[in-house]
Amino acid sequence: MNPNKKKSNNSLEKLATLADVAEQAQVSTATVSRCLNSPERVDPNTRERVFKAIDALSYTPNFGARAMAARRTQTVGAVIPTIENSIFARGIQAFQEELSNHGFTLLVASSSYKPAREEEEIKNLIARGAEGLLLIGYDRNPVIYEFLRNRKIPVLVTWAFDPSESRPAIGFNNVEAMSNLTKRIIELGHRQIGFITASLQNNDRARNRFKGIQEAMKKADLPEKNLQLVQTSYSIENGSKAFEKIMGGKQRPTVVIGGNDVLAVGALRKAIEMGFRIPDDVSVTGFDDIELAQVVDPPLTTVHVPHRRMGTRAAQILVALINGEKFENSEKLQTTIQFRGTLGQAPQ
Amino acid sequence: MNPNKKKSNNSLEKLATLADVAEQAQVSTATVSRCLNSPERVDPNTRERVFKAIDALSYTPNFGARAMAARRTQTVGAVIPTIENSIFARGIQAFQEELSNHGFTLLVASSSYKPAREEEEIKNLIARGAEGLLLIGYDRNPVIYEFLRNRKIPVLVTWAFDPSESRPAIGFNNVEAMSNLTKRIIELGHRQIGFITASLQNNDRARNRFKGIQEAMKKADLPEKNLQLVQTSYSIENGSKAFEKIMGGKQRPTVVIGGNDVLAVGALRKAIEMGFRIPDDVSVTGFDDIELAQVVDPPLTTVHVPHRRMGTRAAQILVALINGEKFENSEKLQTTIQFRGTLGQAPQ
DNA sequence: CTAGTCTATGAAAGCGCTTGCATCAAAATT
DNA sequence: AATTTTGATGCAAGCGCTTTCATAGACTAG
Repeated sequence: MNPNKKKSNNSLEKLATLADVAEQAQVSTATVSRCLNSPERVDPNTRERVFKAIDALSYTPNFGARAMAARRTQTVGAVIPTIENSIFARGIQAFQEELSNHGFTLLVASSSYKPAREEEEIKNLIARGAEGLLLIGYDRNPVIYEFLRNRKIPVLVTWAFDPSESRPAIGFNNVEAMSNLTKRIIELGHRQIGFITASLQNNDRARNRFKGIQEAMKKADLPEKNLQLVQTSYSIENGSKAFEKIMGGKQRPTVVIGGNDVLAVGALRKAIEMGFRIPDDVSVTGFDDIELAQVVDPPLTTVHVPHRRMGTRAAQILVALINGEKFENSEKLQTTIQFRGTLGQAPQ
Repeated sequence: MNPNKKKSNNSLEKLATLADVAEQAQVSTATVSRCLNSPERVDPNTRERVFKAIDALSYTPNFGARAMAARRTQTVGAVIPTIENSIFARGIQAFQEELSNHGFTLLVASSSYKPAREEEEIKNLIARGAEGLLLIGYDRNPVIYEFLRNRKIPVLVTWAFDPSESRPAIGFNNVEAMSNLTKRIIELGHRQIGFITASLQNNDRARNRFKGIQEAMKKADLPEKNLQLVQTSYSIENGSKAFEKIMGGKQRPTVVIGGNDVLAVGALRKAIEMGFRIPDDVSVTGFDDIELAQVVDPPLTTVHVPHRRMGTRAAQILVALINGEKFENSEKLQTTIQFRGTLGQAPQ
């Protein structure tokens, strides 16, 4: 009567399930399941029949059902601040490769540097069965850590290593890295320093880099007022604006330190645009050593971070954590200064 | 007797479930479920009690169980060729934002430009409940398309638009885009052209860009032998090597076209390193117009692709497809040539 | 030849949720 | 006051899988 009622009668209504495969292959669902999960435990002939049926039906196991029944997902999650620029890309890529070596799948989400988004994404990953989490930096609402602890989800902090924090982490010491760089900068005669950074709030990495600069300046007896700070969000464009702002002030710095390469490259572009000779008139440095740094002209002097090693080790540690192994200590990686063309003697 | 047998007695053994919440709040699981999915259908007092319990227990719904019971996941998947360089980042970001406006979550995977990996990731995404898929380019094993069709998963192709293909797509016409660029190049007097591209195999976008060059050359009566081709994989480094190789030949081109910005930037760097003046001695062009293009010196002339618009529309179309709306036609976006500093008159 | 081992398989319970249907009390309608 | 409607809730059946336990047949050993 009502032809609208029957929907898409043109073909099979539902997706193939384990049971369908079982029926087609004339075995029980248990056997099909075994074929998929421990093939060696089933007779070769049966096995072949089953796989034929699987093919014939375009069957794919339903992850949710499997996770529920097996109480294992072999999945880990990572939430990174941004996907748009490639700060985290290399590290995450390595992380994922190593994870895959251990039979784990990676789910990655991004927070756009917003704590609330991060919290949401963390919950989402957990809901999706992540058995462990990789998070960038230490800073976040203690409630989340508590939540994760309650749910017994191992968490590994990365991209930072802070000796004063106790939770598992693999990364580098941001204070130290930046302090080292600043020390070299000061040795080159610079006395007025500009620092362009992401917002210091909710971002221990940015804060610690700032602290590194301060410490080095203090050690060299430079007064705090010689350091000018501009906070902005990560983008080349913003780096440029920040540079303009800093150079517009009365106390022009002779070196501008970028909180990361993206900001630094923005600053560098603007500097050139404004007619500064680099590094003769003004020096610029970055942090991270992403591909971008090598491609600008002059190439950017920056703090090199061992992205891939960090990602790989992170995967190993997280897998160990998931398998119940203890790992109370953190692991510190060394950064180095990558001297290229943008850092020079302070103009005089 | 055997203290090893009891495992981690230090705390609650299992994660909180809906049932635990129900018990704690003195209601049925049905009510808790309603609180989560249609709060307006439950009494405010009850609701409050339930949410209190949820908090107290650090409860998060189990995605798998929910998906299974509700037969809906509100998830779509995308598999992109690479995450390491940011070719796809902006588009995917926009895709994800728009998806989120429609209440969908995005799962992204990467294939490293390997067909087998892509197939794997597609199945993985399906297993995880993706209700629709965004794929880059048309080229893939027909078996996969068939598989997807059997499972009734809507697929949207993007980053390409080919009038001769019938499946839903949103993108730009790679042949046309590259042909337009080449036409301009030829108008500038160039007669010897080099083309650095990703492998043409399994990559319709690369192939079509190649075709675009060929067509434009034909139209201008340039013989095929005036076009030199180097295939390599995407990286700045490889772009540099390819440039060196091309310039090492006897028939030096006066312009080198990069199949994308990454390759082009590599070529550009090497060109400068080899002492060529750009664009006086040799011109270089890219494709995609990613951030990188603006940052090199001289800034790269490239084909601008409307990444964000493409991502946003892709999300809208895919959601429509999932909701059963018909969308047989593809949607073509316009590319433009972004003239910057690396394309000039052919040297004479 | 019988008891004991294996090996391959099946039956069925249960994983954590949603939802149709039933229930019941309170509000609205007559 | 009797009846109907409405709103809030509970019951219980699955959703698609894995896994324990049981079973039956085929071998091995004594």
